[in-house]
Amino acid sequence: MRKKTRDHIVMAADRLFYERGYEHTSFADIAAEVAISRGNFYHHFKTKDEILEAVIAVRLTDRAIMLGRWEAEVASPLERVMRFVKILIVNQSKIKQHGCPVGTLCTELSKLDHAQQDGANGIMDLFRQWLTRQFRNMGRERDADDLAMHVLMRSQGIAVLANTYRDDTFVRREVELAEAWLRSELATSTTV
Amino acid sequence: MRKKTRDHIVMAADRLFYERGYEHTSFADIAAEVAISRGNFYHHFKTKDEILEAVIAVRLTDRAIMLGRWEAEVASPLERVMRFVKILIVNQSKIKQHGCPVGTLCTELSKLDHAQQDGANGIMDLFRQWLTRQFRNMGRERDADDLAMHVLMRSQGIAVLANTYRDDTFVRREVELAEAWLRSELATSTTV
DNA sequence: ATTACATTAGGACAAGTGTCCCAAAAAAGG
DNA sequence: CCTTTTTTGGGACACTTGTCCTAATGTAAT
Repeated sequence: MRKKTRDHIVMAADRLFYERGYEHTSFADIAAEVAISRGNFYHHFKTKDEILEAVIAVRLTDRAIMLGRWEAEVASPLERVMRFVKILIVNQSKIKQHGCPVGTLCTELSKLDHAQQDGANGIMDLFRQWLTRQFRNMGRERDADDLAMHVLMRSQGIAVLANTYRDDTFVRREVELAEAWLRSELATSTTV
Repeated sequence: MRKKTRDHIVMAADRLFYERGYEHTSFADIAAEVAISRGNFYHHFKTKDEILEAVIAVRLTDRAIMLGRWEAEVASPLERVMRFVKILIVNQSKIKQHGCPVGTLCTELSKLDHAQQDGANGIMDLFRQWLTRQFRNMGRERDADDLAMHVLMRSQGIAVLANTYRDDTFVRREVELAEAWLRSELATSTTV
């Protein structure tokens, strides 16, 4: 049980921050979830900011691992970006309920003017840079970052409306539109 | 001063809910902003939910008036939708700081599982229905709602990333892309 | 076994929350 | 003018918040 309790806390906080939002989650909520006392809690994390910091670090690592795995498993950069867009389908039910874990956290911390804003934005940036790399591999050195931002923009927009309307058909349709856009973009790049 | 105090409260709450978020804004914050006592406050609004309800009502009315004005001022449905997309440019600095007033409220209330979720979603729906009407006027009866949702999705996605990265160039570029997409969509509809 | 350290429980703390009451002041109506 | 109603200020309320302390317990190493 060396570091297990700490990990349990971070895992529970990660889930609760996503489901209820950072501010709306209290020490007591997390402690109850892990079934430990507040004193024990304090031994691992002195402030709420520290927990958020740990949660952000875990999320960053998780996503980096996922993206690394995709890079290993999927050969074509185009297919990799497609895989990214398909998260919206794979995680559809969670996103319908609570939105995008990355986007909603960035939005919330922005309103709170929280010190960990840069940390949360860093997760978004991880995706941005990964996408940029994929587009560079497709020979779009010049506008790789613009294309990456466009893909991000679409996924964030879809996530917000998926959460608002909880409409499966909409999500599927927009994912197909995004894929169609991707293909047509790449078609012009190979002809030029 | 018959209803002036009440209006002041709603106006201040409207701004603070937008800038700091609903939950992160307290009775004291609003009261201090309007420079009244909490007792006076309570006379106008018994619960925090009631203020939110009033704020949502005001926002809904404001947006409805704005959309009505656009319908009166701008003849072409295409130009009207363009006008909608251009909000992102006109309100750019606010959106960079605090995101989309509609989208961020829907997102926050979803996390709080708040009773006024439907109210906030109703503002989004006002835009959706207005956009749908414009596309119908362009002769796209069949997929008018899909196109409306696509426009909404783009503006929400742009707003989230504008808030995250605070990048003017990105916003301008994506607005132009949205306008280009609109034109190309309508070109196919007139040829069919 | 004894020392040293890590972990835990339970509670105390001040500050802030939304809610509510009540009496004074102002306004309105006759 | 006097009465009635609306509006206001000031404070009390029960509760939750994040933070912090201390004492007890477990665990590991010498």
